[in-house]
Amino acid sequence: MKSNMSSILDGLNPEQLAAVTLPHQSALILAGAGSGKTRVLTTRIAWLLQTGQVSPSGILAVTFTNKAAKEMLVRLTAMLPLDPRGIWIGTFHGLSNRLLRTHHREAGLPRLFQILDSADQLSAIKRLLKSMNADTEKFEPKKVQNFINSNKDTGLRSDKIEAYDPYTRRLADFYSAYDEQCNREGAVDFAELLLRSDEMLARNSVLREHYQERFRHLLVDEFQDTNRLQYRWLKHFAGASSALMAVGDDDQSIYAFRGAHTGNMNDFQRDYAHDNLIKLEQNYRSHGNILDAANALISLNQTRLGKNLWTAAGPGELIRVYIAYNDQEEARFIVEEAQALHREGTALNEIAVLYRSNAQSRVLEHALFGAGIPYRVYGGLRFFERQEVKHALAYLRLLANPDDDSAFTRIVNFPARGIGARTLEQLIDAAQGAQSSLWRTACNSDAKPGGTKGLAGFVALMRAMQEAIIGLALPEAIAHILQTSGLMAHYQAEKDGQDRMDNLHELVNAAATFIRDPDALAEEDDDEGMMANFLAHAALEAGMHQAGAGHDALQLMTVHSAKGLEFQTVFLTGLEEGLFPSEQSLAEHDGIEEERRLMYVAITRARQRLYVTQAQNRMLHGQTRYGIASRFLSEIPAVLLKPVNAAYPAHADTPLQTVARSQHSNSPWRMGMNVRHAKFGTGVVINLEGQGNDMRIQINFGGAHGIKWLALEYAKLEAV
DNA sequence: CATGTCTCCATTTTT
DNA sequence: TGGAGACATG
Repeated sequence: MKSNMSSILDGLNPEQLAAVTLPHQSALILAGAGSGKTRVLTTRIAWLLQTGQVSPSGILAVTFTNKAAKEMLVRLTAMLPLDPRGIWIGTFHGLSNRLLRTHHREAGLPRLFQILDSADQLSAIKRLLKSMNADTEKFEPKKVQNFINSNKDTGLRSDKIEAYDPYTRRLADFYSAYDEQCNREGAVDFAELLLRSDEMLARNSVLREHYQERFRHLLVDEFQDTNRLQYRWLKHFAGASSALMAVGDDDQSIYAFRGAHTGNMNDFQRDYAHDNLIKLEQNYRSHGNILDAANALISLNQTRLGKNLWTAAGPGELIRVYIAYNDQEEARFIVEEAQALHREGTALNEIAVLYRSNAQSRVLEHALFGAGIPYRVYGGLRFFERQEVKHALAYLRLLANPDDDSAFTRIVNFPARGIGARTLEQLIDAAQGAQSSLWRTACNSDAKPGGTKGLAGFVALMRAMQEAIIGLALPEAIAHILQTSGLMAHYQAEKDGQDRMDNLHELVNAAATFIRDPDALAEEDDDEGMMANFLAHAALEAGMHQAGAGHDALQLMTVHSAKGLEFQTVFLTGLEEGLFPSEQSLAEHDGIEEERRLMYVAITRARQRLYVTQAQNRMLHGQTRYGIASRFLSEIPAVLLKPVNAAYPAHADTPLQTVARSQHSNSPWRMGMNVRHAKFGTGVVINLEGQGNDMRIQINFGGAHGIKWLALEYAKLEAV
């Protein structure tokens, strides 16, 4: 035991050790990039268990992604010969699902509630807007979805929204109607999973105290990415005897646009950690020059908790800067360098090409394809998001829950069985009149002659299906559904249907794998419960991005999706003003700081070698744009940079560069700066014009005041 | 109902 | 430039 115990602590540095063996207290762990964050988190859990301070059921560990949760579990079981079944390790959404399945009655949900993924939610909203005769020009479904989700993410129900203008009031009406529709159909979207759990625990003190007593240790990963609702959610589980450990890095907060609230870190310090702050600053990933560049850059951000990475490794190579004439030449350079590295023995999957926006991948892919270099692009459709898989799942959903109108509309005429738009519209009207679901209405419409023939056929088909799968295990049931629904036959007849058929077969396999997985073991183990659990799994874990992974291939991805990964060599591309930092970020509150954090994340992905590239001309939106070098390039100390072509440093500035320089140095006002105006409040500088007393500044004050040009001579402005 | 044509638009993404 | 979605036509 003793030797075992010391072995899990072996090799930890003093700060890591302090975090892992912290007494029963709450603490904030500020964990820099590459500082062994996941290791600390998992070793902490192992340490608590091994020393008998807590039993597995006393631990709640929350992550953002399934990948992170899985990795934690894998590393934990590698450290401890322990059945981790009692531990609650999972994503916010996964754990909420678990909670709501167990306490569906207390939460006011049907036992077999369905989970809507973003695409399901969007079509539910479209359906709703149509039934409310909303003007979808004025109220775009995407915008409505965004409105609903961002309010849920802040913990606001429709009745709590402060709507002072008719537009917002209408949005709040849609929100409220949407929630009603979801309740009627037994559907729950992603944000709702959290909000429901939050409300249930807020209202039900018996339940809350039960969990507070149970969980003695709460651990949260990537805390800087939590939104307001998630923090509120977490607090319900924290009782008087719970210790919370939040691990995060404010410098790597790059998800403000989807609700992440870095202020949670400060709140957490105030609410729980007090002055218990442990900084993990030793970096085990990158060489010194790379870290110096990252440190210098991020130090320009005003709002940080403060942290400086260091490494015991040597300085390593300088950062290579390449200024290309245009985007194609940038791609050509990367191809040549990657080929050379590969020849010298670097595995292709140790080389990553990062970009700010997905559109940049096209030119790169073209060049790589032409050179015959295998590559893999991250992003895109995932397994459970493919249309054929969603169709198949819709049959399951309708069988599990006949009130699921989304599933009904998706499959009632797919494969085509002669039920046209007219029939469907009549059915929808009838259902609305009867305050009933489409399925129930369709069942009753048998009596009416004419026009319902196709519908009657569909009802009969589903009923026969329901009969046939009784007693079948999930994979067999799915296989049966694929045949009798006509889905298989449909794709067989299609000329490019082979891939889709393969995916449908894969779905059967996925079900077979699932029923062997501990995830599937819920309180209820009847067939219906199993099916509901599988559907939840499909929604919560959309699966791998695409096939063709695993093989040795160059990695192409956005900077956002590179977070958490590392590579021997990184090409950081498109370092141009307007692209990185992105144009629109300039108008956002704290936009530049977030872009800088993004740049920080990008730099710290590289272990040995980092290339930064810029294209002086780039095809964007069908037009050639002349881009000046990103300010981030000049924010890296020149001594760390090594130009690899003659164009750098530019001795003769282009006019645009001169303008940029004057904006950078002569005046105290800079792009992206936060300022306060006596009347308009705080805003961010998005443009500058002129010199000295003639200077005008364009500022985005957000909200009611919006974007304004102000003459510096008259406007009283102060920096914030 | 499938397919062609037009128009509009354009960060970042997990659950 | 090119993809997605709306609309029209055989």
